[in-house]
Amino acid sequence: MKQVAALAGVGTKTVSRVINDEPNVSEATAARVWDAIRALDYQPDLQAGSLRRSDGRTRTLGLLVGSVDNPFAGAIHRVVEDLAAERGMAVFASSLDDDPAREGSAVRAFLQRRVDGLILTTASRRPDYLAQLRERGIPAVFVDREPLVDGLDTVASDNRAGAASGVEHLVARGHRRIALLADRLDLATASERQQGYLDALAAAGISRSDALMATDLHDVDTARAALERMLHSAEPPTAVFSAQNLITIGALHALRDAGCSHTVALVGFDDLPLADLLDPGVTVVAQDPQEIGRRAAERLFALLEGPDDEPIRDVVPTRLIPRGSGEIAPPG
Amino acid sequence: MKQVAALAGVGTKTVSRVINDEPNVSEATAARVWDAIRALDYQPDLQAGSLRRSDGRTRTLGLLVGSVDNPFAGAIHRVVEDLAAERGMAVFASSLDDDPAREGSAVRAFLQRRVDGLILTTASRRPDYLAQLRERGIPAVFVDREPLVDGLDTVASDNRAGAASGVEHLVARGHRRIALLADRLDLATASERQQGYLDALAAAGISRSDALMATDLHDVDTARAALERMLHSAEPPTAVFSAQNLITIGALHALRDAGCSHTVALVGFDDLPLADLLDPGVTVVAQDPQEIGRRAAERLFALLEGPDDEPIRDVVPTRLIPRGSGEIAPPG
DNA sequence: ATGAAAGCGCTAACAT
DNA sequence: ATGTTAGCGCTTTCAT
Repeated sequence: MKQVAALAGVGTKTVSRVINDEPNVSEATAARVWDAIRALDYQPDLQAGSLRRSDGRTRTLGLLVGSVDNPFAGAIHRVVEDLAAERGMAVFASSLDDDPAREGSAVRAFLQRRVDGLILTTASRRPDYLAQLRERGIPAVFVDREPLVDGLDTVASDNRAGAASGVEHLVARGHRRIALLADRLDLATASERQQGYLDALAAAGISRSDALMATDLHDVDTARAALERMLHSAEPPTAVFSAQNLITIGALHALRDAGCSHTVALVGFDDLPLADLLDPGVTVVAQDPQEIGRRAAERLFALLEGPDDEPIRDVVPTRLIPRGSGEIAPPG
Repeated sequence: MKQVAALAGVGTKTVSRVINDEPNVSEATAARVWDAIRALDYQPDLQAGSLRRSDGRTRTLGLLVGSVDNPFAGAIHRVVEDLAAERGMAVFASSLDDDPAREGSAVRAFLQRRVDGLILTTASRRPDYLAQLRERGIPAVFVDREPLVDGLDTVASDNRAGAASGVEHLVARGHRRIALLADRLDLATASERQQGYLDALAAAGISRSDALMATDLHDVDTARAALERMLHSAEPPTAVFSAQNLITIGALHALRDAGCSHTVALVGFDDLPLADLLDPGVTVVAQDPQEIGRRAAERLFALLEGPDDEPIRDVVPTRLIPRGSGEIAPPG
């Protein structure tokens, strides 16, 4: 910056004024400064600026998602990136892997880099960094999973009602032996979706059966193995509700390998790419990751601007998309 | 930091020494400093440090991909993130959208934040920011697409040979009317894959037909429409080679809608999630995004450490995965 | 083994 | 309309 000032024959503060287009610079000097900037390929150091700037903003934001290579997370990330870019903000992205330790170190890494705000998916239900965020006045919006702490801003799917709607869909076709394949129940989403499953069973007067509930599944292979076991049991399910996208993929493999794709019904929570091209098409309870990302980002920007009004708890509805697999009737 | 120093009854430099575990601090003082750090929830400001640090490192890196919600990009991103985290580096991720303007502003945003290094997918074949990177000594590794500039470090799939192998696979089944569905030819990957297609036709003594080549496709819908037109033409293809993942999805839709999934062969470049669960399974020329990401990241770290040796041009082989769609024989 | 002073690139506050 | 001085939170250099 000093070089630019020297070349333009002005003081550094004037350069600063030009860059941030503050008032009180004559057009002529501004032009000379811009010339110097171009001549030297000068690019201001945003970090150095934020060090002294009164608001301390770094124009940077941290995004923590399940995994950056999960399609649900990718969709959220993309929306957040676009909205951030409109405001000149860059985004740090990290993967959580549903590991509280990893979650902690990712948040720490964000804070050490002085992000202005955070959009976080959590594994821990009572994250230990909340006090620190509050102290430092760093706004955070929680997405996808709602921590068990009051007063937080959250945006998430209506997991319980969505799951219930998926199971009701199967009940309406006459199914009574409906399996549940779910993730680790310590995760908010998994337990809420299990609740929805139980709600729908109860509403239909179907008693729950532990043999039909496989939980603590966490990837394609464990889900596949769990459903395989059930299908080969004495009383196999006539329908399956899988409560997460990777688990649905595992279920699809198990059904196909057992030759049951057209006889055992399947509804999955969260949409999959290509789900409509499979045979049968995969009926899903679709979330709207773009909408979740959009609302979370806009809420975060509002928190960055304005005064701290009431925290929001934004529930994004899900949508059941019938494509074939969920409309298979029970045998007999 | 001053507060920590005060609380521990030491100078700020000693705190600095403790944090960066530099030598010449007695165990006793170190312990006192750590206590103070914990008591105050102190987290050092990495940016402020880098401002003064001799190497100027921010422990930050910029990653530019096609789009963060594309599975190929997601896989690269994930590997890069993991390797970066091992070294205490955080990653800024941006989407390119194959738009040179967006590419430019993303790189500018990275530079203004003083990233230590870059991993870039480009849309422009001669990026205009290269001189600036060189001047500032910021190492960059180009992934997926190779710019038309010498002396750059690149890691990419063997697009030409990979595409040729996919087309040869169809030729070997007896196909002679093989369609090409490709992306914008100004993108390195698209033109290289087209070359591979042409190589394979030439090797088989098949003359090229413009009616069977659709290029400048850029998303699912344009690809689908292009193939639909071909399928309804006087001399429809008996096989299709689609040169990119989104285009393959479009092709799958067109084939299914026309009822040709089991009669017209298809080989796609780049793998798709669930490709193995479709009927028929989608034969693909699979890339290895994890390996591409790994090599790019490791190259970048080497550049950050070591002296500037020769640039590398790393070609990652592709692998043909037969799953059914590519093994359909021509009629008659 | 420790600390004081200077300075990284920038902006705030106050001159002029 | 412009420049000067101080200082953001840290690390360097150089004393002690």
